[in-house]
Amino acid sequence: MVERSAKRRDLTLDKVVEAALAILRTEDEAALTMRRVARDLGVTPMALYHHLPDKDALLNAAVDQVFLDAARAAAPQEMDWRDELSWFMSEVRDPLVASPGIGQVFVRQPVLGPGTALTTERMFRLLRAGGVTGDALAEAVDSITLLTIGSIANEISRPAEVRLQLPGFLEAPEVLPDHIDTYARRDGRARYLQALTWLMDGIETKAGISPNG
Amino acid sequence: MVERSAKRRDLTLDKVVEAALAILRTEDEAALTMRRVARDLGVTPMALYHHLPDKDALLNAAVDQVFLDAARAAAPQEMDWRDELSWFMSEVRDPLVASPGIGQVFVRQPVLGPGTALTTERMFRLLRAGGVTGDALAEAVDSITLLTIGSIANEISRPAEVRLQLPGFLEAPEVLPDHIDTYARRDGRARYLQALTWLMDGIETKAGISPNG
DNA sequence: ACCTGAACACCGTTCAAGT
DNA sequence: ACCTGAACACCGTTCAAGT
Repeated sequence: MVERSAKRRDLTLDKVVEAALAILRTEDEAALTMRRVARDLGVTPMALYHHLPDKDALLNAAVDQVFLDAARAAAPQEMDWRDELSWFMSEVRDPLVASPGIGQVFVRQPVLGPGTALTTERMFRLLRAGGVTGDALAEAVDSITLLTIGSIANEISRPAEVRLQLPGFLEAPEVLPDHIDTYARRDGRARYLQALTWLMDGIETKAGISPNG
Repeated sequence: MVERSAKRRDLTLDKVVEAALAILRTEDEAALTMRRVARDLGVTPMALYHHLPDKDALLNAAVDQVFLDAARAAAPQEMDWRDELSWFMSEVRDPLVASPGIGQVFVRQPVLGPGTALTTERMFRLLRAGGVTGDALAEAVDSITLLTIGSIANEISRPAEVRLQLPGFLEAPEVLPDHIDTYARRDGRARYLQALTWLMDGIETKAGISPNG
């Protein structure tokens, strides 16, 4: 990570973004400071500002890159559109959960660029291929987006121990204690895919489209 | 807000939490600093640490209070369980969206206390009353929780202008441009309730419970 | 026990200066 | 044009001291 470049004209936007990603992939968002990125690149903090307007722009560029990689992934085989949607959404969600720093940024601030644009376009294409049309198409993509953001936020910030403590705060618990183990069990990816399945079942039923579009 | 208390033994945990909430209700999360809370209370920053271990604890207490208010709200009239669930989840979601500072904290860090515990318990009771049983009960509550977190995160951090810019990043857009107006339209609450309806439709269908359980 | 004051180890970013 | 160095206006929190 620590490259002693330091010569003039050696620094590029790509290098700065890569250095930021390297930090976010292994450490907390708090570890990503402009001073730290500069140090890893062997440069003064202010050198970064010649390639980027501010820290937000750096975070945006780094996280969008992760979306671009996911959005370009090719499906491993021929699939039913519902299966392909589940596969694709995992492809998007997994890297954000695997690198907490990246997920933290995504949850906190808007990410706008080729990566998020292509990801959105691909979600639209998959659902349209499934027979979702009209306003329901944009609304379905919106629903899936909300669920995905929530799943990432929840998995990153809420370890199982948090939920396990919930019953202790209740004066007259009735239902929670019996179900807290199931509720707190950490299985974020499976839970997300199940919720996605339920959501798609609801969309198919009410939008009046035939299963297997 | 600026009360010149400053006398000894005047400061209490409740006052500190109230001062924090007052800031979060009208300003960004960034506005909530320990120094600012202390200033609003007419006290030294270090005085706060005699009532709280650290800033996270203060944020947790403040946001949990918002959940407690929502969890204690009484339904305005007799309702179908599905309608009551929609009403209750709005009761939870709306204050977090209306006060960006509060929503920002909730999305970023776990909130644990009487408020979140009672909110969760009440979600369990409503779904059980609807006939959802076994593991599906905890899984359904989990799904709704994810959707709710995502809806709050999305509404707080992503204004409509962000989505409207997406097509501009595509080299060969096919579907997005035709649907971007619908996709970007700001109608967060209705979108959330629709996604919740779709989710519940899917849960009812696949969990094999009768409508109006 | 409760609060103050000074200090530590940080931040992002502006500004003026170097080459 | 590209980078450095010093400085500004902040942070959360520790530590020692007052009453």
